[in-house]
Amino acid sequence: MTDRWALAPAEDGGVEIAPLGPDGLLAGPVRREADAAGAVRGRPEVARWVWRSTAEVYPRLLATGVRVERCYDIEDAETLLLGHEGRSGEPRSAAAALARLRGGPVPPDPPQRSAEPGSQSPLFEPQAVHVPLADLVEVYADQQRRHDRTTHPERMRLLTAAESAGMLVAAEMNRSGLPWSAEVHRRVLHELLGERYAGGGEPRRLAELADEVSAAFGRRVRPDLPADVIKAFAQAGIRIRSTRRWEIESIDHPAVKPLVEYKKLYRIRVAHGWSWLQDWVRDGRFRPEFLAGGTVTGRWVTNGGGALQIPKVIRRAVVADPGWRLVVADADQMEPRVLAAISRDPGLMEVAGRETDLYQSVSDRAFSGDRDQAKIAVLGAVYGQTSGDGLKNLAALRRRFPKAVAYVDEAARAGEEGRLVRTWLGRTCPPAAGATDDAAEEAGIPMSDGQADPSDGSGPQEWVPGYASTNARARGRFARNFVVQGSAADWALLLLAALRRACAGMAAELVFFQHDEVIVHCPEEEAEAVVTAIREASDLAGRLTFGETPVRFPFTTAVVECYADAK
DNA sequence: AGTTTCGGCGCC
DNA sequence: AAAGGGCGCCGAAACT
Repeated sequence: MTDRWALAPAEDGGVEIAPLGPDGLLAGPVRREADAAGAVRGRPEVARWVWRSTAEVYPRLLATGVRVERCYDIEDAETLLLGHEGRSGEPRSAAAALARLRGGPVPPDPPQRSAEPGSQSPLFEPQAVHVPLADLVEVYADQQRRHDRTTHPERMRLLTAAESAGMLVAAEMNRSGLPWSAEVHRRVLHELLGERYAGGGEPRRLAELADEVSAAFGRRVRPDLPADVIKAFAQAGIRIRSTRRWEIESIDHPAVKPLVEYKKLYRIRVAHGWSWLQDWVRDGRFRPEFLAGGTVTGRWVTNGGGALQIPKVIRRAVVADPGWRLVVADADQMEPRVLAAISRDPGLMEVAGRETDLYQSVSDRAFSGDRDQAKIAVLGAVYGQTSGDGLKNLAALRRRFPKAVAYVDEAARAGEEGRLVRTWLGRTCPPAAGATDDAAEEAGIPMSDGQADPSDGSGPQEWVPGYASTNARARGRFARNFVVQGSAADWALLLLAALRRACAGMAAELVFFQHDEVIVHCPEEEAEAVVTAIREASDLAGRLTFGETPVRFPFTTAVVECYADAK
Protein backbone atom coordinates (compact mmCIF):
# COMPACT_ATOMS: atom_id res chain seq x y z
CA MET A 1 0.00 0.00 0.00
CA THR A 2 1.45 3.32 -1.00
CA ASP A 3 -0.37 5.73 1.23
CA ARG A 4 2.76 7.74 1.97
CA TRP A 5 4.46 9.80 -0.68
CA ALA A 6 7.59 11.89 -0.48
CA LEU A 7 7.73 15.35 -2.03
CA ALA A 8 10.67 17.64 -2.64
CA PRO A 9 10.73 20.91 -4.56
CA ALA A 10 13.29 20.72 -7.36
CA GLU A 11 15.78 23.45 -8.03
CA ASP A 12 14.19 24.31 -11.37
CA GLY A 13 10.90 25.24 -9.70
CA GLY A 14 9.27 21.88 -10.35
CA VAL A 15 8.74 19.13 -7.85
CA GLU A 16 9.87 15.54 -7.34
CA ILE A 17 7.47 13.02 -5.84
CA ALA A 18 7.61 9.30 -5.15
CA PRO A 19 5.60 6.61 -3.33
CA LEU A 20 7.07 5.10 -0.18
CA GLY A 21 6.93 1.54 1.10
CA PRO A 22 6.30 0.29 4.63
CA ASP A 23 10.01 0.61 5.42
CA GLY A 24 9.93 4.24 4.40
CA LEU A 25 12.07 3.62 1.33
CA LEU A 26 11.13 4.29 -2.28
CA ALA A 27 8.36 1.97 -3.49
CA GLY A 28 8.32 3.27 -7.05
CA PRO A 29 10.08 5.60 -9.45
CA VAL A 30 10.64 9.26 -8.73
CA ARG A 31 8.32 11.42 -10.84
CA ARG A 32 8.86 15.01 -11.82
CA GLU A 33 5.97 17.40 -12.08
CA ALA A 34 5.65 21.06 -12.87
CA ASP A 35 4.37 22.21 -9.51
CA ALA A 36 3.70 20.90 -6.01
CA ALA A 37 0.09 22.02 -5.93
CA GLY A 38 -0.80 20.04 -9.03
CA ALA A 39 1.07 16.99 -7.77
CA VAL A 40 -0.80 17.00 -4.46
CA ARG A 41 -4.16 17.91 -5.93
CA GLY A 42 -3.89 15.05 -8.40
CA ARG A 43 -3.33 12.43 -5.68
CA PRO A 44 -6.13 12.69 -3.12
CA GLU A 45 -5.53 9.08 -2.10
CA VAL A 46 -2.18 9.96 -0.46
CA ALA A 47 -2.67 9.81 3.30
CA ARG A 48 0.59 11.45 4.34
CA TRP A 49 3.04 13.67 2.48
CA VAL A 50 6.62 13.35 3.63
CA TRP A 51 8.76 16.42 3.08
CA ARG A 52 11.84 18.20 4.33
CA SER A 53 10.13 21.21 5.79
CA THR A 54 6.48 22.14 6.15
CA ALA A 55 7.45 25.80 6.27
CA GLU A 56 9.10 25.41 2.87
CA VAL A 57 6.34 23.52 1.08
CA TYR A 58 2.99 24.11 2.70
CA PRO A 59 2.54 27.89 2.42
CA ARG A 60 2.89 27.53 -1.37
CA LEU A 61 0.26 24.81 -1.43
CA LEU A 62 -2.09 26.89 0.68
CA ALA A 63 -1.57 29.84 -1.61
CA THR A 64 -3.15 27.80 -4.41
CA GLY A 65 -5.94 26.52 -2.21
CA VAL A 66 -4.48 23.07 -1.59
CA ARG A 67 -4.64 21.56 1.87
CA VAL A 68 -3.18 18.24 2.93
CA GLU A 69 -4.58 15.96 5.60
CA ARG A 70 -1.32 14.77 7.07
CA CYS A 71 2.37 15.35 6.60
CA TYR A 72 5.69 14.30 8.07
CA ASP A 73 8.25 17.04 8.54
CA ILE A 74 11.68 15.45 8.31
CA GLU A 75 13.68 18.31 9.81
CA ASP A 76 11.28 18.69 12.71
CA ALA A 77 11.47 14.96 13.37
CA GLU A 78 15.25 15.19 13.17
CA THR A 79 15.22 17.80 15.92
CA LEU A 80 13.04 15.65 18.15
CA LEU A 81 15.03 12.49 17.47
CA LEU A 82 18.38 14.19 18.06
CA GLY A 83 17.01 15.53 21.33
CA HIS A 84 15.85 12.10 22.39
CA GLU A 85 19.25 10.68 21.54
CA GLY A 86 20.93 13.29 23.72
CA ARG A 87 22.49 15.02 20.71
CA SER A 88 20.48 18.22 20.74
CA GLY A 89 23.46 20.38 19.81
CA GLU A 90 24.01 18.73 16.42
CA PRO A 91 22.78 20.31 13.18
CA ARG A 92 19.22 19.27 12.37
CA SER A 93 18.92 20.04 8.67
CA ALA A 94 18.11 17.25 6.22
CA ALA A 95 21.49 17.87 4.62
CA ALA A 96 23.19 17.35 7.97
CA ALA A 97 21.18 14.22 8.69
CA LEU A 98 22.15 12.82 5.31
CA ALA A 99 25.80 13.60 5.93
CA ARG A 100 25.71 11.80 9.27
CA LEU A 101 24.10 8.83 7.55
CA ARG A 102 26.82 8.67 4.94
CA GLY A 103 29.73 9.61 7.13
CA GLY A 104 30.56 12.84 5.30
CA PRO A 105 31.30 16.27 6.74
CA VAL A 106 28.21 17.59 8.51
CA PRO A 107 27.18 21.09 7.37
CA PRO A 108 26.11 23.56 10.05
CA ASP A 109 22.50 24.73 10.04
CA PRO A 110 21.71 27.91 8.12
CA PRO A 111 21.15 30.90 10.38
CA GLN A 112 17.63 31.63 11.53
CA ARG A 113 15.88 34.49 9.83
CA SER A 114 13.54 36.75 11.76
CA ALA A 115 10.18 38.02 10.63
CA GLU A 116 9.53 41.46 9.25
CA PRO A 117 6.28 43.28 9.85
CA GLY A 118 3.74 42.61 7.19
CA SER A 119 5.84 40.28 5.07
CA GLN A 120 3.55 38.27 2.85
CA SER A 121 5.18 34.84 3.02
CA PRO A 122 7.17 34.94 6.24
CA LEU A 123 7.97 31.25 6.36
CA PHE A 124 9.88 31.01 3.13
CA GLU A 125 13.37 29.65 3.75
CA PRO A 126 15.47 30.40 0.68
CA GLN A 127 18.81 29.57 2.27
CA ALA A 128 18.08 25.90 2.97
CA VAL A 129 20.40 23.41 1.28
CA HIS A 130 18.57 21.47 -1.40
CA VAL A 131 18.41 17.72 -0.85
CA PRO A 132 17.26 15.58 -3.79
CA LEU A 133 14.24 13.44 -3.12
CA ALA A 134 16.03 10.11 -3.31
CA ASP A 135 18.45 11.27 -0.60
CA LEU A 136 15.66 12.72 1.47
CA VAL A 137 13.95 9.36 1.48
CA GLU A 138 17.06 7.72 2.91
CA VAL A 139 16.97 10.14 5.81
CA TYR A 140 13.29 9.42 6.33
CA ALA A 141 13.73 5.65 6.34
CA ASP A 142 16.57 5.98 8.83
CA GLN A 143 14.39 8.15 11.05
CA GLN A 144 11.76 5.42 11.07
CA ARG A 145 14.37 3.01 12.40
CA ARG A 146 15.51 5.57 14.98
CA HIS A 147 11.94 5.84 16.27
CA ASP A 148 12.11 2.12 17.02
CA ARG A 149 15.13 2.62 19.24
CA THR A 150 13.52 5.25 21.49
CA THR A 151 12.24 4.54 24.99
CA HIS A 152 8.62 4.38 23.83
CA PRO A 153 8.61 4.03 20.03
CA GLU A 154 4.85 4.30 19.68
CA ARG A 155 4.83 7.52 21.69
CA MET A 156 7.72 8.97 19.74
CA ARG A 157 5.95 8.21 16.47
CA LEU A 158 2.90 9.94 17.86
CA LEU A 159 5.03 12.93 18.84
CA THR A 160 6.63 13.45 15.44
CA ALA A 161 3.29 12.96 13.71
CA ALA A 162 1.57 15.34 16.10
CA GLU A 163 4.16 18.02 15.73
CA SER A 164 3.99 17.73 11.94
CA ALA A 165 0.24 18.20 12.28
CA GLY A 166 0.95 21.23 14.42
CA MET A 167 3.06 22.65 11.64
CA LEU A 168 0.16 22.29 9.22
CA VAL A 169 -2.06 24.10 11.69
CA ALA A 170 0.52 26.83 12.19
CA ALA A 171 0.90 27.38 8.45
CA GLU A 172 -2.86 27.54 8.03
CA MET A 173 -3.22 30.01 10.91
CA ASN A 174 -0.43 32.12 9.45
CA ARG A 175 -2.41 32.27 6.26
CA SER A 176 -5.84 32.94 7.75
CA GLY A 177 -4.77 35.50 10.34
CA LEU A 178 -6.75 36.59 13.38
CA PRO A 179 -9.80 38.75 12.60
CA TRP A 180 -8.91 42.22 13.83
CA SER A 181 -10.83 45.47 13.82
CA ALA A 182 -8.39 48.34 13.42
CA GLU A 183 -11.25 50.72 14.12
CA VAL A 184 -12.03 49.16 17.50
CA HIS A 185 -8.33 49.02 18.30
CA ARG A 186 -7.94 52.74 17.61
CA ARG A 187 -10.98 53.47 19.75
CA VAL A 188 -9.51 51.49 22.65
CA LEU A 189 -6.19 53.28 22.32
CA HIS A 190 -7.92 56.63 22.32
CA GLU A 191 -9.99 55.74 25.39
CA LEU A 192 -6.96 54.55 27.33
CA LEU A 193 -4.22 56.89 26.17
CA GLY A 194 -6.03 59.96 24.94
CA GLU A 195 -5.48 61.77 21.68
CA ARG A 196 -2.08 62.04 20.09
CA TYR A 197 -0.46 65.40 19.58
CA ALA A 198 0.75 66.42 16.15
CA GLY A 199 4.35 66.79 17.31
CA GLY A 200 4.78 63.05 17.69
CA GLY A 201 5.19 63.24 21.47
CA GLU A 202 3.34 61.20 24.04
CA PRO A 203 -0.45 60.94 23.86
CA ARG A 204 -2.36 63.20 26.21
CA ARG A 205 -3.05 60.77 29.04
CA LEU A 206 0.57 59.61 29.23
CA ALA A 207 1.82 63.20 29.21
CA GLU A 208 -0.57 64.07 32.07
CA LEU A 209 0.56 61.12 34.15
CA ALA A 210 4.22 62.00 33.55
CA ASP A 211 3.45 65.51 34.81
CA GLU A 212 1.77 64.09 37.91
CA VAL A 213 4.81 61.94 38.64
CA SER A 214 7.10 64.93 38.22
CA ALA A 215 4.88 67.06 40.46
CA ALA A 216 4.96 64.40 43.17
CA PHE A 217 8.76 64.39 43.12
CA GLY A 218 9.06 68.16 42.84
CA ARG A 219 11.24 67.92 39.75
CA ARG A 220 11.13 66.65 36.18
CA VAL A 221 11.20 62.83 36.19
CA ARG A 222 10.93 60.57 33.15
CA PRO A 223 8.73 57.70 34.35
CA ASP A 224 9.83 55.49 31.44
CA LEU A 225 13.46 55.57 32.57
CA PRO A 226 14.10 53.16 35.45
CA ALA A 227 17.36 54.85 36.38
CA ASP A 228 15.63 58.23 36.64
CA VAL A 229 12.85 56.80 38.79
CA ILE A 230 15.26 55.03 41.14
CA LYS A 231 17.24 58.26 41.55
CA ALA A 232 14.12 60.28 42.21
CA PHE A 233 12.98 57.89 44.94
CA ALA A 234 16.46 57.91 46.43
CA GLN A 235 16.35 61.71 46.66
CA ALA A 236 13.01 61.32 48.44
CA GLY A 237 14.75 59.02 50.93
CA ILE A 238 13.36 55.79 49.57
CA ARG A 239 15.72 53.09 48.34
CA ILE A 240 14.44 50.62 45.78
CA ARG A 241 16.29 47.89 43.90
CA SER A 242 14.25 48.12 40.73
CA THR A 243 11.15 49.82 39.38
CA ARG A 244 9.14 46.64 39.05
CA ARG A 245 5.53 47.22 39.80
CA TRP A 246 5.29 45.04 42.91
CA GLU A 247 8.25 46.86 44.41
CA ILE A 248 6.91 50.30 43.55
CA GLU A 249 3.50 49.45 44.94
CA SER A 250 4.94 48.63 48.35
CA ILE A 251 6.10 52.25 48.72
CA ASP A 252 4.12 55.00 50.38
CA HIS A 253 4.70 58.03 48.16
CA PRO A 254 2.39 60.27 46.10
CA ALA A 255 4.27 59.41 42.90
CA VAL A 256 3.37 55.72 43.13
CA LYS A 257 -0.18 55.90 41.84
CA PRO A 258 0.46 57.94 38.68
CA LEU A 259 3.70 56.05 38.09
CA VAL A 260 2.05 52.65 38.13
CA GLU A 261 -0.73 53.90 35.90
CA TYR A 262 1.81 55.43 33.55
CA LYS A 263 3.76 52.17 33.27
CA LYS A 264 0.60 50.24 32.50
CA LEU A 265 -0.46 52.58 29.72
CA TYR A 266 3.07 53.06 28.45
CA ARG A 267 3.28 49.33 28.01
CA ILE A 268 0.10 49.34 25.92
CA ARG A 269 1.37 52.13 23.72
CA VAL A 270 4.77 50.54 23.18
CA ALA A 271 3.66 46.93 22.68
CA HIS A 272 0.22 47.26 21.09
CA GLY A 273 -0.16 50.89 20.13
CA TRP A 274 -0.60 52.76 16.87
CA SER A 275 2.67 51.65 15.32
CA TRP A 276 1.91 48.02 16.15
CA LEU A 277 -1.43 48.43 14.38
CA GLN A 278 0.36 49.91 11.39
CA ASP A 279 2.91 47.08 11.28
CA TRP A 280 0.83 44.00 11.92
CA VAL A 281 -2.78 44.51 10.88
CA ARG A 282 -3.86 44.55 7.25
CA ASP A 283 -7.19 43.86 5.57
CA GLY A 284 -8.92 43.14 8.85
CA ARG A 285 -6.45 40.50 9.98
CA PHE A 286 -3.59 40.37 12.46
CA ARG A 287 -0.98 38.10 10.91
CA PRO A 288 1.67 36.91 13.28
CA GLU A 289 3.92 34.02 12.33
CA PHE A 290 3.15 30.99 14.49
CA LEU A 291 6.03 28.55 14.96
CA ALA A 292 4.95 25.12 16.20
CA GLY A 293 7.40 23.65 18.65
CA GLY A 294 9.43 26.82 18.82
CA THR A 295 10.56 26.23 22.39
CA VAL A 296 12.42 23.47 24.19
CA THR A 297 9.24 22.46 25.98
CA GLY A 298 7.28 22.23 22.74
CA ARG A 299 5.21 25.28 23.36
CA TRP A 300 4.67 27.39 20.30
CA VAL A 301 6.15 30.79 19.82
CA THR A 302 5.15 33.58 17.51
CA ASN A 303 7.44 35.72 15.51
CA GLY A 304 6.34 39.30 15.31
CA GLY A 305 3.48 41.17 16.85
CA GLY A 306 3.62 39.50 20.23
CA ALA A 307 0.62 37.36 19.38
CA LEU A 308 0.86 35.28 22.55
CA GLN A 309 0.87 38.36 24.76
CA ILE A 310 -2.18 40.27 23.56
CA PRO A 311 -3.25 42.32 26.61
CA LYS A 312 -6.79 41.72 27.84
CA VAL A 313 -7.94 45.26 27.03
CA ILE A 314 -6.69 44.99 23.45
CA ARG A 315 -8.70 41.81 22.86
CA ARG A 316 -11.70 44.01 22.22
CA ALA A 317 -10.20 44.50 18.76
CA VAL A 318 -10.52 40.80 17.92
CA VAL A 319 -13.90 40.78 16.22
CA ALA A 320 -15.53 38.09 14.08
CA ASP A 321 -16.57 38.83 10.51
CA PRO A 322 -20.26 39.77 10.00
CA GLY A 323 -22.41 36.66 10.43
CA TRP A 324 -19.47 34.78 11.90
CA ARG A 325 -18.49 33.94 15.45
CA LEU A 326 -15.39 33.27 17.48
CA VAL A 327 -15.45 30.05 19.45
CA VAL A 328 -13.01 30.70 22.27
CA ALA A 329 -12.00 27.57 24.15
CA ASP A 330 -9.77 27.51 27.21
CA ALA A 331 -8.60 24.29 28.86
CA ASP A 332 -9.48 24.28 32.56
CA GLN A 333 -6.49 23.82 34.91
CA MET A 334 -4.49 22.08 32.24
CA GLU A 335 -1.18 21.75 34.04
CA PRO A 336 -2.34 19.91 37.17
CA ARG A 337 -4.46 17.64 35.01
CA VAL A 338 -1.40 16.85 32.94
CA LEU A 339 0.57 16.22 36.12
CA ALA A 340 -2.10 13.75 37.18
CA ALA A 341 -1.89 11.96 33.85
CA ILE A 342 1.90 11.68 33.69
CA SER A 343 2.47 10.83 37.35
CA ARG A 344 -0.49 8.42 37.55
CA ASP A 345 -1.01 9.62 41.13
CA PRO A 346 -4.26 7.89 42.14
CA GLY A 347 -5.58 10.75 44.26
CA LEU A 348 -4.79 13.45 41.74
CA MET A 349 -6.15 11.37 38.87
CA GLU A 350 -9.39 10.95 40.74
CA VAL A 351 -9.60 14.70 41.32
CA ALA A 352 -8.67 15.36 37.69
CA GLY A 353 -11.35 12.91 36.58
CA ARG A 354 -13.99 15.46 37.41
CA GLU A 355 -14.78 18.39 35.22
CA THR A 356 -15.32 20.69 38.18
CA ASP A 357 -12.72 23.17 39.42
CA LEU A 358 -9.64 21.09 40.17
CA TYR A 359 -8.04 23.57 42.56
CA GLN A 360 -11.20 23.54 44.67
CA SER A 361 -11.14 19.75 44.79
CA VAL A 362 -7.48 19.73 45.79
CA SER A 363 -8.11 22.29 48.48
CA ASP A 364 -11.02 20.27 49.87
CA ARG A 365 -8.67 17.33 50.31
CA ALA A 366 -5.48 18.95 51.44
CA PHE A 367 -6.08 22.60 52.31
CA SER A 368 -9.31 22.76 54.27
CA GLY A 369 -11.12 24.33 51.37
CA ASP A 370 -8.71 27.20 50.77
CA ARG A 371 -8.60 27.26 46.98
CA ASP A 372 -5.90 29.92 46.72
CA GLN A 373 -3.55 27.92 48.93
CA ALA A 374 -4.16 24.83 46.84
CA LYS A 375 -3.47 26.66 43.62
CA ILE A 376 -0.25 28.16 44.96
CA ALA A 377 0.87 24.75 46.15
CA VAL A 378 0.18 23.03 42.85
CA LEU A 379 1.79 25.73 40.76
CA GLY A 380 4.70 25.88 43.20
CA ALA A 381 5.25 22.15 42.74
CA VAL A 382 5.17 22.54 38.98
CA TYR A 383 7.37 25.62 38.85
CA GLY A 384 9.80 24.69 41.60
CA GLN A 385 9.02 27.35 44.14
CA THR A 386 11.87 27.83 46.56
CA SER A 387 10.48 30.06 49.26
CA GLY A 388 7.41 31.54 50.85
CA ASP A 389 4.17 29.81 51.66
CA GLY A 390 4.66 27.56 48.69
CA LEU A 391 7.07 25.34 50.55
CA LYS A 392 4.74 24.83 53.49
CA ASN A 393 1.88 24.14 51.13
CA LEU A 394 4.02 21.77 49.13
CA ALA A 395 4.37 19.57 52.20
CA ALA A 396 0.60 19.32 52.48
CA LEU A 397 0.36 18.52 48.81
CA ARG A 398 3.00 15.81 49.15
CA ARG A 399 1.07 14.10 51.93
CA ARG A 400 -2.07 13.82 49.84
CA PHE A 401 -0.59 13.36 46.37
CA PRO A 402 2.79 11.73 46.98
CA LYS A 403 3.22 10.23 43.55
CA ALA A 404 2.51 13.47 41.77
CA VAL A 405 5.01 15.46 43.80
CA ALA A 406 7.57 12.66 43.58
CA TYR A 407 7.27 12.77 39.80
CA VAL A 408 8.29 16.41 39.51
CA ASP A 409 10.86 16.03 42.30
CA GLU A 410 12.51 13.23 40.35
CA ALA A 411 12.52 15.37 37.20
CA ALA A 412 14.18 18.17 39.15
CA ARG A 413 16.81 15.81 40.50
CA ALA A 414 17.50 14.47 37.02
CA GLY A 415 17.86 18.00 35.73
CA GLU A 416 20.25 18.97 38.53
CA GLU A 417 22.38 15.93 37.79
CA GLY A 418 22.49 16.71 34.07
CA ARG A 419 20.47 13.67 33.04
CA LEU A 420 17.98 13.74 30.17
CA VAL A 421 14.38 14.50 31.05
CA ARG A 422 11.50 13.69 28.73
CA THR A 423 7.86 14.60 28.27
CA TRP A 424 5.27 11.87 28.18
CA LEU A 425 5.59 11.47 24.42
CA GLY A 426 9.38 11.71 24.44
CA ARG A 427 10.31 15.31 23.73
CA THR A 428 13.61 15.66 25.51
CA CYS A 429 15.07 18.45 27.59
CA PRO A 430 18.72 19.17 26.78
CA PRO A 431 20.89 18.56 29.83
CA ALA A 432 22.09 22.15 30.10
CA ALA A 433 18.68 23.79 29.81
CA GLY A 434 17.91 26.22 32.57
CA ALA A 435 21.56 26.96 33.20
CA THR A 436 22.69 30.55 33.21
CA ASP A 437 25.94 29.94 31.36
CA ASP A 438 24.83 30.92 27.87
CA ALA A 439 27.96 29.76 26.10
CA ALA A 440 27.71 26.23 27.42
CA GLU A 441 23.97 26.21 26.89
CA GLU A 442 24.21 27.16 23.25
CA ALA A 443 26.89 24.57 22.62
CA GLY A 444 24.64 21.95 24.19
CA ILE A 445 27.34 21.11 26.71
CA PRO A 446 26.08 19.55 29.91
CA MET A 447 27.58 21.51 32.74
CA SER A 448 28.42 19.66 35.88
CA ASP A 449 29.02 21.74 38.97
CA GLY A 450 32.74 21.34 38.62
CA GLN A 451 32.77 22.82 35.15
CA ALA A 452 30.75 25.91 35.86
CA ASP A 453 33.21 28.73 36.13
CA PRO A 454 32.11 31.77 38.12
CA SER A 455 34.89 33.90 36.64
CA ASP A 456 34.02 33.42 33.01
CA GLY A 457 34.58 37.04 32.20
CA SER A 458 30.94 37.62 31.42
CA GLY A 459 30.74 40.72 33.52
CA PRO A 460 31.54 42.39 36.82
CA GLN A 461 29.93 39.53 38.66
CA GLU A 462 31.30 39.05 42.14
CA TRP A 463 32.14 35.58 43.27
CA VAL A 464 29.32 33.96 45.17
CA PRO A 465 29.79 30.84 47.26
CA GLY A 466 27.71 28.09 45.78
CA TYR A 467 27.40 29.80 42.45
CA ALA A 468 28.02 26.56 40.59
CA SER A 469 25.11 24.85 42.28
CA THR A 470 22.92 27.82 41.42
CA ASN A 471 23.13 26.59 37.86
CA ALA A 472 22.28 23.09 38.93
CA ARG A 473 19.24 24.30 40.83
CA ALA A 474 18.14 26.36 37.83
CA ARG A 475 18.40 23.25 35.70
CA GLY A 476 16.36 21.41 38.30
CA ARG A 477 13.58 23.99 38.24
CA PHE A 478 13.63 23.96 34.47
CA ALA A 479 13.42 20.18 34.30
CA ARG A 480 10.65 20.08 36.91
CA ASN A 481 8.57 22.45 34.87
CA PHE A 482 9.60 20.86 31.61
CA VAL A 483 7.91 17.53 32.22
CA VAL A 484 4.59 19.21 32.95
CA GLN A 485 4.66 22.11 30.51
CA GLY A 486 6.13 19.90 27.80
CA SER A 487 3.66 17.07 28.29
CA ALA A 488 0.89 19.65 28.20
CA ALA A 489 2.31 20.80 24.87
CA ASP A 490 2.27 17.17 23.67
CA TRP A 491 -1.39 16.94 24.54
CA ALA A 492 -2.19 20.31 23.00
CA LEU A 493 -0.70 19.19 19.67
CA LEU A 494 -2.96 16.16 19.61
CA LEU A 495 -5.88 18.39 20.46
CA LEU A 496 -5.10 20.75 17.60
CA ALA A 497 -4.68 17.87 15.18
CA ALA A 498 -8.03 16.38 16.16
CA LEU A 499 -9.81 19.72 16.06
CA ARG A 500 -8.31 20.50 12.66
CA ARG A 501 -9.67 17.25 11.30
CA ALA A 502 -13.09 17.95 12.76
CA CYS A 503 -13.18 21.38 11.12
CA ALA A 504 -12.06 20.04 7.75
CA GLY A 505 -15.60 19.63 6.44
CA MET A 506 -16.74 23.03 7.66
CA ALA A 507 -16.03 26.64 6.81
CA ALA A 508 -14.64 26.95 10.35
CA GLU A 509 -10.98 27.93 10.65
CA LEU A 510 -8.51 27.68 13.50
CA VAL A 511 -7.23 31.22 13.86
CA PHE A 512 -5.42 31.35 17.19
CA PHE A 513 -3.66 29.04 19.63
CA GLN A 514 -2.01 29.95 22.90
CA HIS A 515 -0.74 27.03 24.99
CA ASP A 516 -4.10 25.92 26.39
CA GLU A 517 -6.49 28.12 24.48
CA VAL A 518 -7.78 27.96 20.94
CA ILE A 519 -9.98 30.24 18.85
CA VAL A 520 -12.05 29.01 15.91
CA HIS A 521 -13.58 31.51 13.50
CA CYS A 522 -16.74 30.12 11.94
CA PRO A 523 -20.14 31.00 10.51
CA GLU A 524 -22.68 31.50 13.28
CA GLU A 525 -24.56 28.33 12.29
CA GLU A 526 -21.44 26.19 12.72
CA ALA A 527 -20.62 27.45 16.21
CA GLU A 528 -22.48 24.71 18.04
CA ALA A 529 -20.79 22.01 15.98
CA VAL A 530 -17.41 23.57 16.73
CA VAL A 531 -18.11 23.54 20.46
CA THR A 532 -18.92 19.85 20.21
CA ALA A 533 -15.83 19.23 18.11
CA ILE A 534 -13.64 20.82 20.75
CA ARG A 535 -15.03 18.57 23.46
CA GLU A 536 -14.56 15.48 21.32
CA ALA A 537 -11.08 16.54 20.27
CA SER A 538 -10.15 17.03 23.91
CA ASP A 539 -11.31 13.53 24.85
CA LEU A 540 -9.48 12.02 21.91
CA ALA A 541 -6.30 13.96 22.63
CA GLY A 542 -6.36 12.84 26.27
CA ARG A 543 -6.70 9.18 25.33
CA LEU A 544 -4.18 9.27 22.49
CA THR A 545 -1.55 11.14 24.47
CA PHE A 546 -1.74 9.54 27.90
CA GLY A 547 -3.56 6.26 27.27
CA GLU A 548 -6.59 5.24 29.25
CA THR A 549 -6.70 7.28 32.46
CA PRO A 550 -9.55 8.75 34.47
CA VAL A 551 -8.19 12.23 33.77
CA ARG A 552 -10.47 14.57 31.88
CA PHE A 553 -9.53 17.76 30.06
CA PRO A 554 -12.59 19.98 30.13
CA PHE A 555 -12.74 23.26 28.24
CA THR A 556 -14.52 26.47 28.97
CA THR A 557 -15.97 27.52 25.64
CA ALA A 558 -17.64 30.76 24.67
CA VAL A 559 -19.30 31.65 21.38
CA VAL A 560 -18.77 35.36 20.96
CA GLU A 561 -18.42 38.08 18.39
CA CYS A 562 -15.58 39.70 20.30
CA TYR A 563 -12.66 37.93 22.01
CA ALA A 564 -12.88 40.23 25.03
CA ASP A 565 -16.38 38.92 25.77
CA ALA A 566 -15.11 35.37 26.26
CA LYS A 567 -13.76 35.84 29.75
C1' DA B 1 26.46 54.88 13.87
C1' DG B 2 25.14 50.31 14.21
C1' DT B 3 24.46 46.18 17.12
C1' DT B 4 23.63 43.69 21.42
C1' DT B 5 21.97 43.51 26.13
C1' DC B 6 18.92 45.01 29.81
C1' DG B 7 14.74 46.26 32.27
C1' DG B 8 10.14 45.80 32.67
C1' DC B 9 5.85 43.66 31.65
C1' DG B 10 2.27 41.38 28.64
C1' DC B 11 0.45 36.44 28.05
C1' DC B 12 0.14 31.19 29.49
C1' DA C 1 1.82 38.96 49.25
C1' DA C 2 5.42 37.00 46.50
C1' DA C 3 8.04 33.98 43.43
C1' DG C 4 8.90 29.46 41.12
C1' DG C 5 8.60 27.76 34.72
C1' DG C 6 8.05 29.25 29.53
C1' DC C 7 8.06 33.00 25.93
C1' DG C 8 8.31 38.11 22.82
C1' DC C 9 8.54 42.96 22.48
C1' DC C 10 10.04 47.63 22.90
C1' DG C 11 13.05 51.63 24.06
C1' DA C 12 17.02 52.78 26.54
C1' DA C 13 21.49 51.71 27.87
C1' DA C 14 25.71 49.68 26.97
C1' DC C 15 28.74 48.15 23.90
C1' DT C 16 31.76 48.03 19.60
